[in-house]
Amino acid sequence: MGRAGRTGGVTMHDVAARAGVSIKTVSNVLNEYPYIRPATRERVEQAIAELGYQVNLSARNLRRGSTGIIGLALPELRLPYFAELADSVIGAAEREGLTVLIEQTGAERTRELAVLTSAQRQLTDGLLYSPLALDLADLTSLRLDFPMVLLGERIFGADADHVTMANVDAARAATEHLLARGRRRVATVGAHPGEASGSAVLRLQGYREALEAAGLPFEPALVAEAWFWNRAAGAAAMDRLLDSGVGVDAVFAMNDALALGVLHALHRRGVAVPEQVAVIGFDDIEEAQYSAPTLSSISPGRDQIAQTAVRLLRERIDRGDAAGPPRTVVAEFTVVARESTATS
Amino acid sequence: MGRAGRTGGVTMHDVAARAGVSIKTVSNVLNEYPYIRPATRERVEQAIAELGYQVNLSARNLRRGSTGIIGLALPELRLPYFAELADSVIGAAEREGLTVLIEQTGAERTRELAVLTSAQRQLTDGLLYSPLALDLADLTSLRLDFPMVLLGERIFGADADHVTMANVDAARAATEHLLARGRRRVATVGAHPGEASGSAVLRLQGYREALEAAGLPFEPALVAEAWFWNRAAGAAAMDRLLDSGVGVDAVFAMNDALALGVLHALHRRGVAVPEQVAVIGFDDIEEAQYSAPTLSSISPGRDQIAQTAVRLLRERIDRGDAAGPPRTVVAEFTVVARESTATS
DNA sequence: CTCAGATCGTACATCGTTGTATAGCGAGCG
DNA sequence: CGCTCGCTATACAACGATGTACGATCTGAG
Repeated sequence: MGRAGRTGGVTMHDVAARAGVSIKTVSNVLNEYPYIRPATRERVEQAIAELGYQVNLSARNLRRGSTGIIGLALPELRLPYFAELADSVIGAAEREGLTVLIEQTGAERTRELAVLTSAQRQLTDGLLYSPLALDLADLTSLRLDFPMVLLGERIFGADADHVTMANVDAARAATEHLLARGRRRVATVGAHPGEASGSAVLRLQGYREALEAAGLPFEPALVAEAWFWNRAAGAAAMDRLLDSGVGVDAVFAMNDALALGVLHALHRRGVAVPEQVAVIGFDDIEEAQYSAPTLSSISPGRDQIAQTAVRLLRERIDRGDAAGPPRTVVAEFTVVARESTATS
Repeated sequence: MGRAGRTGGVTMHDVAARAGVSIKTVSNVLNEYPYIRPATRERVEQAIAELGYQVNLSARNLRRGSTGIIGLALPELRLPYFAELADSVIGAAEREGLTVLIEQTGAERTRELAVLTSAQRQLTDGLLYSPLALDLADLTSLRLDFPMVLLGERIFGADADHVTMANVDAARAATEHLLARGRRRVATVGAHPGEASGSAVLRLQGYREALEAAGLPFEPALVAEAWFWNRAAGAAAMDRLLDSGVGVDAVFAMNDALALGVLHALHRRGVAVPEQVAVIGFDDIEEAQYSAPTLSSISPGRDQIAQTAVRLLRERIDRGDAAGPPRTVVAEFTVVARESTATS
């Protein structure tokens, strides 16, 4: 095994010897202990510079009992939404002096559970957790004793902080955005029939509410299921909708990847967007600005979510109370109108 | 500060006490030391299960002098190519029993340098490093003493292992793909004029070679510069090309993000792809399969690159020779033809 | 001039694990 | 029957940093 803590293997002892002080004084300099004579500090700092010394983080972590690392568990970086979320989280964590360790769960139940109990977890002061397959029951049965902040809409009511968004409202706003443009045959793509919780359920509800408010009937034939929210599933779902012969003049896709798949299917079949079918997505990933046509979407305020989540987690870590009453923060969303729902 | 190593704070001592053995025996069980009586092993394992014990990784890391973590330094997860690369690397590392710590450099020189010397580095057994801004000189002047594997085409000839691809050949193949379809006014997008090394230089060279081999002149007016290889820059570059009035019937974009920007600009201006302008990209990100039209591209074999890079790094770590002669692996590429370069 | 209180620095124990050295014990062999 | 050897388990000392407790100095007031 390679030696970590390399940097030439210089330890505090070496620095102390060179500066003519005890190792604790070196430690004190590094930790900004106030009572050090400027001259002493000077000498120590010089010795540190000359030797190129760096603290051994493993030793510090062991002694301190914390690592300055937080975990981020998400399904797959391959999915643009999560890549962008990870990007934002890493940025936010950096600003707080924290490092992020990403763990991919592949949205598989067993791996989502494994993240919570793995030895890895143990190298980390807390966890930002974005499950897609777990239930509330899974979580409560585990009696977790580390700081955790939940992300997303899969689990509500758990005994942990939660950063989420107004899913129902946002889905309703997206659907209303289509209705306001005169569309009356609005389909939705991404439903998870039979599921009791999660984004799909909430967004479907928002969709229904919008229809209802507009006095339109809810037609099951206009609801296309798609278990994986990726481009391929979106395209397949749109194909099914078109093949079914049910009339469609607009689509609310439950995320942007699905929406891009929908656009793809429509394009392949020569259906004009937005003239024949308008499309709106959800997440406002960067790609939405560059698709053809550009994709209208719901912007969840990703940076705000990341920043809030990191802040909540850090507070819990600093306060040292993994328990404590759970807090929920609902992030703001905005509807971003682009070509795929243009009027004219 | 929160206590890591939580898991109830159970230590080997507790397990040892419960099993009626010494702590070293517990350690031996955990580390698969061969000489343990089955009955003893049994008791220890039971005690571990009952107490829910997990090794304290900080302590283990300190004692072992290695962490089982490798760093992955890349520009931004926001860029789909790097998100997909990170995904592949995490997967490959997992299969090798390693964990990945991602660090974002934003392609900024100072941050790329910081990664090499930061205390963070120190928590890691080795580094997969994908610089965009650094020079070979920067790297050699640092005299790094940890295992490192370079990714990408920015730096060649450094004293470290390197996984790269046949950039010139691949760019040439991409251009020839366009020429083979009868295009004669082939532009390229993404050039970095004045730069001496890096992907842009190599890919431009491949482009030139293809033109030359086809007996076509190299026209500077057909070379569009784009420093950042993202969608916005691709769109802007395409706009400049169209505005310039120089005739264009095909575009070789130096990566897919640029190509998607190019498609976007063409769509916005009503130019038909591939009828009027054919477009090919580079990287074969997932999005290329779902754009409208779908995007032809060069597939660099991302999984193979990730797997090879992790393997090389792991070998270095295991052998403990950070120095040792540098090895270079050139990954295979393939041309993936899709709608954006279809004939008819 | 003495002594309390503020500054500055040090010795030692400790975080939880693993490497090294070694002790006990039985079996096999001459 | 005694000795060697292979297995099993242990005690002890690290790994490199930091918290605690306590000396050593210096200052200024009485």
